[in-house]
Order: sequence, then structure tokens, then C-alpha cells
Amino acid sequence: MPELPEVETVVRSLRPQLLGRRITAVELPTRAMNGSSGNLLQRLLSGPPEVFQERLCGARVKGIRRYGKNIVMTLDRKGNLPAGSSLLIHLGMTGRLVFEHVPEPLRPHTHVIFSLDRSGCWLHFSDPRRFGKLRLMGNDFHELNRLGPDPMEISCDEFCRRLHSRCARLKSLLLDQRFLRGLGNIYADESLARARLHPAAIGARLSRRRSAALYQAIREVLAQAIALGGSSISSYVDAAGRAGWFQQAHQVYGRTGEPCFRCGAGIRRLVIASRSTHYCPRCQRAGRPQARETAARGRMAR
DNA sequence: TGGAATGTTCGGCT
DNA sequence: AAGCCGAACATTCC
Repeated sequence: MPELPEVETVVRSLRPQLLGRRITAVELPTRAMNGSSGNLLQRLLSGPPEVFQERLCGARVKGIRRYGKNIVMTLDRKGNLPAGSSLLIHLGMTGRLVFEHVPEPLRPHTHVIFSLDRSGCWLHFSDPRRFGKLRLMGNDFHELNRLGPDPMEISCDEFCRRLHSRCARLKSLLLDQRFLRGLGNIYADESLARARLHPAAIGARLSRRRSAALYQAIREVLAQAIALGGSSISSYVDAAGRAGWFQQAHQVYGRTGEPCFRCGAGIRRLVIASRSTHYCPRCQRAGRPQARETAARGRMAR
């Protein structure tokens, strides 16, 4: 579920119900299910489940924000919680945070259920593949400090400087969270498609003009995706259970073999950085892109 | 049956 | 050093 637009959408939908609420209980439904579950839960919570429960009980949610693909909940000091603590949540590949009206699991792989005061609902965390993480942090943000700038905050000049200092392929760079925080496989492909750049093009070799085009494309794709509530490609929903609509605006992701909306050529798939990469072989040329505009227009008209 | 899936991290190689 | 690759993590879906 989770790239920058999806996480941003989840954060926004969490706020109304969660801001200012106190966590009154933390249930861990999968804890006692079988022998291996204990270890798996330990991994999910980055520590002993009991500590996670004890520390969080009684804490009040002061703030909720997104940092790359992470959700950061700042908590006020209550009971067992050290000062300046935050709950860091990464949704991994299939993690979901959804408000439900019952305190019992409604789906398999519901690992955490938060009870809240004065709300009449419970916050459920589920994650079939368990690539997600919930971890309590003190003031040590060193994990987050390793991440690169937010694509919506960085300036064009700074983006170009970073780009020109790297010899890696564009697709690899966009997936690298130390280069930019928040892009994943969908939005890397969609951004490159919008900028009409080949995914295997080398960052340091891009002209200033094309670098700026990539910068713009990333911001436009992300802004549009956020406006549409993210991409629901398998089961992603926000905290209110609503699906996103940006998957209907995808130009290349998941469209292998289908015609490019711009020129009609078949969308191709290749593997870069061990990830599936989708692009239009005509619009996204390695050398000189977009030479076929007139012919493309003619084809589209028919 | 095998492969792929919106992610991150690791070790090994060039 | 920088970049690349594959494996690992765990589960579901086609």
C-alpha cells in the first residue's frame, strides 16, 4: 500500500479521529496464535511486545506527520513513556491502518488494535506480509536522518545538484530513499514517464533542462496522486476505509503491453534494481526522446 | 507450479 | 567508493 501519496493520505485520514486521543489499551491478537508468532511479533514491533504495550498505554497522540514513507506519531509524556517519544509506523508492502467500530480483528493478520478514549472506535493495524514496522522511538531520529530530502520540499537547484553527482540509473536513484524520501516503484515509473525519460538513463548525464523536467514531473505526479487519495492497486485503503483513484491515471505502471496514451506504442517492462520497471519505448528514449510527436498525434486522432 | 506483488536491508561482486 | 545484483523477510494471488 505505501508510497508517499498513500502514506500522506493515511496520515490525513488518521488525524481527525486520532489527534488528542489517549491510547487506553493495546491488543496484540496474533501474539499467542502459535510458537513462531512470538518472534514474528517481536520483529514487527522491534522489541518485546510487553514493553510496546506498557509504554504506549496511557499515552496521548500530540501530532501525526509523514516522513518519507513513515508515519510519525508524537506522544506526550504519560506513565511509562520517556520524554519526547514517538511511535514510528512503516506500512511495508501490505500494512493497513484502519478505524473499525469493534475491538476484535476483522481480517486475518491483524497484529495490533489500539483502544482510544472518547472515540467510539478502534485503530486496527493489519499486515499479511509483515514487512511493516511499528517502533517506539525516543529522541533518536538517526534512522530517519539517513533518508534524503522530501521531493515536495526540495528546491529544483538542490535536486539537480544531487542528481548530477550520481552515476546510477534514474530508476535506481528514484527508488533510493537516501536520494529522495517517499518514492517507490509506482511513482518512480510514473514520474519518469511524465518526464519522458528512460529509466536506465544516467543521472549525472542529464541536461539541466531534463533534470528540471524530472523534478517537475515528480512533484506533479505526487500532487495529483495525493489529490486522488493514492493508488489502490491491491488492497490499499486509508484510515477511513476509502480506496484511492490514482491507479486509473497511471500512464505506465502495470500497463505492460497496453498502448501508450500519448503515442500508441506498447508499454514495455524491464527489470532495474531488481524491480519491475514500466516505460514507453517511444516516448522515453535513452538518447533523444520525443521525436515522433507529429506521427503520434495522427495515430491518436484515429 | 512458478512468478510477481505498492519495501528495506544485507552480503558479495566489479 | 559507488553501483549493481540477488537473497532474505512472509503471504497472497494469478
